[in-house]
Amino acid sequence: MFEKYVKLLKENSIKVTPQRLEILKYLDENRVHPTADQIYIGLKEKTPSLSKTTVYNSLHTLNKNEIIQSLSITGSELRYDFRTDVHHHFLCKKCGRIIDIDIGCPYMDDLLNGEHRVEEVHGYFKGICKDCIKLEADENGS
Amino acid sequence: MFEKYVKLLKENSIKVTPQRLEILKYLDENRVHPTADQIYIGLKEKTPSLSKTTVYNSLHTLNKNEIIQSLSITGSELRYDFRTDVHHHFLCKKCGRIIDIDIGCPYMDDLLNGEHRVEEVHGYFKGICKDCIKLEADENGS
DNA sequence: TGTTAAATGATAATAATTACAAACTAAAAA
DNA sequence: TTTTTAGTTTGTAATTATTATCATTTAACA
Repeated sequence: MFEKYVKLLKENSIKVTPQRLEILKYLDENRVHPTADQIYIGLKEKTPSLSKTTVYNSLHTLNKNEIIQSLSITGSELRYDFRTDVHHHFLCKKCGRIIDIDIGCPYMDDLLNGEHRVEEVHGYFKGICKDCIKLEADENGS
Repeated sequence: MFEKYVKLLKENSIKVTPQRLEILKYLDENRVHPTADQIYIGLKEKTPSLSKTTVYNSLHTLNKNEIIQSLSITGSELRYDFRTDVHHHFLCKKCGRIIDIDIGCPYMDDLLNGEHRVEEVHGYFKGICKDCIKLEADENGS
């Protein structure tokens, strides 16, 4: 059940706590780039003793150890992503969803050999997602 | 003095107010991707009556009209950029500076023909900037 | 099993941003 | 030029995300 997450934590010499396992599992199973608050609410039912501070603390630790990544996209809050491989995101201005865009960064080699030391790569787009475009079309066509 | 900014506002049918002109001028002359608060503090001396709400309001309006752009990079606050052409940014984790990286997005054509409607393109990197790397080296070499 | 450093959880504090409403003003109309 | 009006500015209060603090608890190693 949690072996996968236990392994991730042990590999990084991070103490294995039930809270951290639950948070990791939640992120793994909810790939919608949730906020800290959404994670908190999502786990609160199963684990009523959970504290929001613990969620923040855990996310910090996991992020620092590159087990997860945090995304600064909306400007109002951080989103968390179980995936840490380089990929991009799309924020729909209408429905607010953040969708994975599986492209890499062709400049990586240049950047890594460049003057700054690059440790993280982030790319995001904003606009209207295909589902909302469809909804718009349906509304107008009625 | 302000002709350039008056023109920008009029082209977008936005009322020309002294506050908006000052904010635009500040952003144009301070290309460090300042926060709303930094802009407010920077202008407060010359224009003591300026309100922080006005700074926020103006930035919203300018951003919505694509005269400036807002950057979600640090996660804790929005930064503002006079440039609206597609380019990327580099956030130094040590000194906190945000540096322009003049690369575009090679996926633009694919994205524009893709399923989502792309309206904004943002790319940023995080790491240690060349100046901080130099400082590190100097410290170790002493 | 005992020890210890680290994690958790409750609460308070901070910081960025937004909401609100009264006073003001840019700019279009008369 | 004056009037009108919609939009803007301001100060204050409210909101929201996140961080700080600290007493209590616990994971993990000896």
